[in-house]
Amino acid sequence: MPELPEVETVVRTLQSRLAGRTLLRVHLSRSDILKGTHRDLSAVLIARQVGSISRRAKFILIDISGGGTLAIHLGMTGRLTIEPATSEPRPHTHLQIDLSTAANSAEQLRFCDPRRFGRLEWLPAGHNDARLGPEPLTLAPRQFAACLATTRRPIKSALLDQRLIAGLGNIYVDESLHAAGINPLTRTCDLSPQQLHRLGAAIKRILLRAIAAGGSSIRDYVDAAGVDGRFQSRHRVYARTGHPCHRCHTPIARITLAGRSTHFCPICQSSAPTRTRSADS
DNA sequence: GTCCATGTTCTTTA
DNA sequence: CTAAAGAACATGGA
Repeated sequence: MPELPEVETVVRTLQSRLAGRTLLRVHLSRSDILKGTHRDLSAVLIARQVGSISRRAKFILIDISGGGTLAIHLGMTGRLTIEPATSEPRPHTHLQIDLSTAANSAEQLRFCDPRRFGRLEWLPAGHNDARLGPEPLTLAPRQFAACLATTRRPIKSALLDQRLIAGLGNIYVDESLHAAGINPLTRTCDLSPQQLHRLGAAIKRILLRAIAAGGSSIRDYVDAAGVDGRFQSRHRVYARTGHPCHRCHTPIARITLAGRSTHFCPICQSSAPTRTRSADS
């Protein structure tokens, strides 16, 4: 579910509902979703106050008073929501945190994740993940080209690599490549400066539009208030195999690339991928 | 029963 | 060293 626009939407909808509140009780029913060396969430969270909430790549970062950050990755099916404490938690709710009452009724911060690809981690103050590449939304065009310049991999594969650029996933890579008219199989190092410029601009444009629409809800994704995104109806290639391209009406094709289903228009994105796998062996 | 799924990480292979 | 391919993780829906 969660790529950069979905995570950003969760962060924004969490801000007004969670910031400033005190954490009263922590119930982690599955400790195997807890990553890292710090094994006792209660010890660092209880009676602490929530500071600011932010995003880095696909991680939700919840700052806690007194230092330290709770980092949450939603994996494929994770939901991080604020719900009435009296409501029945949905199945596969692994974390419940009681919040100080905000005028109305008692509420909980809940993390639910059926597939359990999501992770929680306690990060002591000052921690940052050096493996993550730069944020696509705050990247000058020249820097965008620079962080991809070194690789010969297909552009789709490079854009999915969080070490090169952080926050894109399968939906927004496919959508961005279509918007830029670039074939996903094209070797990154074969892209012209013009193509790279177009791609960088397309990525920003699409991410911003998706954020404005509250992200894409394919199956599980909801914001912190439980509300679906609306960007899925504006996808031009993702999950539109066989449907007409919005620009040229050619049926959208689907291949497997980098282990992921990859959707593109064979006409609008026909930039010949000069990949001769067997020619050099 | 089959295939597929918004993600990451590890192993194997070249 | 790069990198591609596959598997693994786990659950549910079509």
